[in-house]
Amino acid sequence: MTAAEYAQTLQLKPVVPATATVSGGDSQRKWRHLLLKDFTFFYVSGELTYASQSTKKRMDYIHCRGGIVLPAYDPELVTHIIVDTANPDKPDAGVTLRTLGLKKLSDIPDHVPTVKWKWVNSAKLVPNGDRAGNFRIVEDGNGGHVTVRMDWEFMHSAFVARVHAGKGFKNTGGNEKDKGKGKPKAKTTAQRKEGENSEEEDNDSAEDISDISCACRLIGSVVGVRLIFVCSRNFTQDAPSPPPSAKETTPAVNQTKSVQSEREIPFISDPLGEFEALAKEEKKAEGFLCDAPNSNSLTSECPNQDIVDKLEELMELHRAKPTEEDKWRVYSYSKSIRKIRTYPHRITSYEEARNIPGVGDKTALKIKEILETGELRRIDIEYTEDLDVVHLFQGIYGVGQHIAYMWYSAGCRTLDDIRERKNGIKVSDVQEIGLKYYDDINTRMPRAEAGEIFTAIKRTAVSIDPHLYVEIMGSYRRGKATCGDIDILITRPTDDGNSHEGVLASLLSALQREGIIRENLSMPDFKDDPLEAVYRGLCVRPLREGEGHDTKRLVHILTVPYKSRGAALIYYTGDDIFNRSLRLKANKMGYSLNQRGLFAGVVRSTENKMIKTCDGHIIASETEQEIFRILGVPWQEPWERVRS
DNA sequence: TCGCAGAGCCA
DNA sequence: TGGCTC
DNA sequence: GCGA
Ligand SMILES: O=c1ccn([C@H]2C[C@H](O)[C@@H](COP(=O)(O)OP(=O)(O)OP(=O)(O)O)O2)c(=O)[nH]1
Ligand SMILES: [Mg+2]
Repeated sequence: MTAAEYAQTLQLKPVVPATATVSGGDSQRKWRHLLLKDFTFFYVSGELTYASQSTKKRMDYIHCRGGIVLPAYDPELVTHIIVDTANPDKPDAGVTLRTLGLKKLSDIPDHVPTVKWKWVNSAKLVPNGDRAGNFRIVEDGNGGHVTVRMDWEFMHSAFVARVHAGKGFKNTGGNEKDKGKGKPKAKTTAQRKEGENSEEEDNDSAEDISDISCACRLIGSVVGVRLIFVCSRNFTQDAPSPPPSAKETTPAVNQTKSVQSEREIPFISDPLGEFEALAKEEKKAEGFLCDAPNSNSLTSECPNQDIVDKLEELMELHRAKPTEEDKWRVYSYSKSIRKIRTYPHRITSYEEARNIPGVGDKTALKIKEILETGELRRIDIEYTEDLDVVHLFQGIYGVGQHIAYMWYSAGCRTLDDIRERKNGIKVSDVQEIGLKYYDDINTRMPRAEAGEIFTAIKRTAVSIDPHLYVEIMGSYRRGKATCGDIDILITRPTDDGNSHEGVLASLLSALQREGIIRENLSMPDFKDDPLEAVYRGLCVRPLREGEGHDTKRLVHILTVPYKSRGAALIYYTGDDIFNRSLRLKANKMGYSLNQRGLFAGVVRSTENKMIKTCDGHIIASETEQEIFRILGVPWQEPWERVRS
């Protein structure tokens, strides 16, 4: 949807005062919905067609702080124009004028400042009576008032030519008066209802219910319905090495020789200098998940199993939902659940739960409820009627939260509805395949079958180039008893002057000829680097005498430059939770880790996105060990990296 | 109040 | 760019 | 939802 459309949907949404669950002290948050009250914005994102996620996020930001975002520029109503075009440091005047439908900057009324996003950010609640700087008094709708201070507009003026606009530039006086004058005629939003500020909040039963992820309902219907059309379109040594026993329900695994074939140099030299510095970092960061393998206690009984079950159930409900909120809730629950699962004795009180790091107020309350009633009402609340269907759809490979909700709001309820393209929904090629092999794809294979398929693929690969390094990764390398797919890493030493360029393409056609590969899900793209790409497809195990079954299995092949093999091994061995933790730790230490290597000096554009301002320089990538070492993470064998 | 990992491929 | 997947 |  366009920015204008999004702004419109926001106007329909009530501004919920963030008071629920906030106990008295947190006034910044409690009065959040007043911070931008009485301001009416027009937001220039520079986006021609659809509003990007960051635009929506910023509109939400304004909205939940009580500001109004106009869907269309109206010089009569607007109090501020926010210029937030591509480069935050260099607002684009041309784009701005085009968006406003004006010819020159001076056509904007003088009392309407053009500010950068940063200005919006500067709103802060200050104690009543604090009259420093650019403050305003805002009525709280209850007969009281609060004081909000912001930077002066000119400090964040988007255009030099207009620094004078708004107040505060020349004479820094006259706050209160301005407030009156600058006020919008604000009938726009049907004036937020008065009474609603009053919920000074109380009992803890109201607690949970306030923060419910209702957003998804809104999005589900508002966005979803509209989208139907759119969519229609030293440590190495001393690592504690308990035998790879029980962990991930592993059969005897040790024979997985593999990794040793690439002899990774232990590299114990130069112990101290950098490590000491790093070790300190480590403790201050309060322990990363990647730092220690799961304790053996996992194998024993969990005294809090009932709690774990309920929280997991709730987490899974959130996992199916489409909003960012839900996503981070899942992240959070997964951490707290992991802690609770390894907690050595029965939790008996709110306080005890609360003392577990990762368990906050909300989760502790939920635990309390489970202890007292054996139930968790929040589960019934989040278990909305759409969930079963949406969950079914999400089982289709290539269908995630958003598509599932779109289809649901388009009226689809069964897989057959999808097959029939009921109500004109669009189904991509990949989803078509996902639909066709719904059951196969959702069935994990025995470890042995993964090994069998891998052996066949490796044989073919090596026959193309005997110098190839071909390894099976993922859950197989971690020793799991069943595998969701077959993950294969391919690279090749370059010391003889050759590389694996072109190998993947040959390999794929060979495997197709052999009848091992049956469907392609995504094809490698070598445009950036001929040595680095990804393939995904469906395969079956090599033909065997008189056996008719050919369950399709997901196969995932990754090729990387030989230099990146250490980083790639880490990435592709996982598990995913381990990786995220390791990468998080790298970040906290000022590094950045990806499947290509460990980098220093990476700078990401603050508050805009995934664009790297500075690429940084690589400091390790060839062996897993050197990366672990630099990050101060004790060496862990693949089967010790299980975190989920 | 903010960040929570980082990237490849498709539409 | 957004959605999905690894 | 949690922690810094
Ligand atoms: O979000 C993700 C997903 C995966 N990976 C890495 C770790 C993982 O181990 C590997 C392979 O992914 P896959 O989805 O195959 O997971 P798996 O660990 O192999 O488990 P499964 O048995 O379900 O395939 O890619 C990530 O870094 N992030
Ligand atoms: Mg796998």
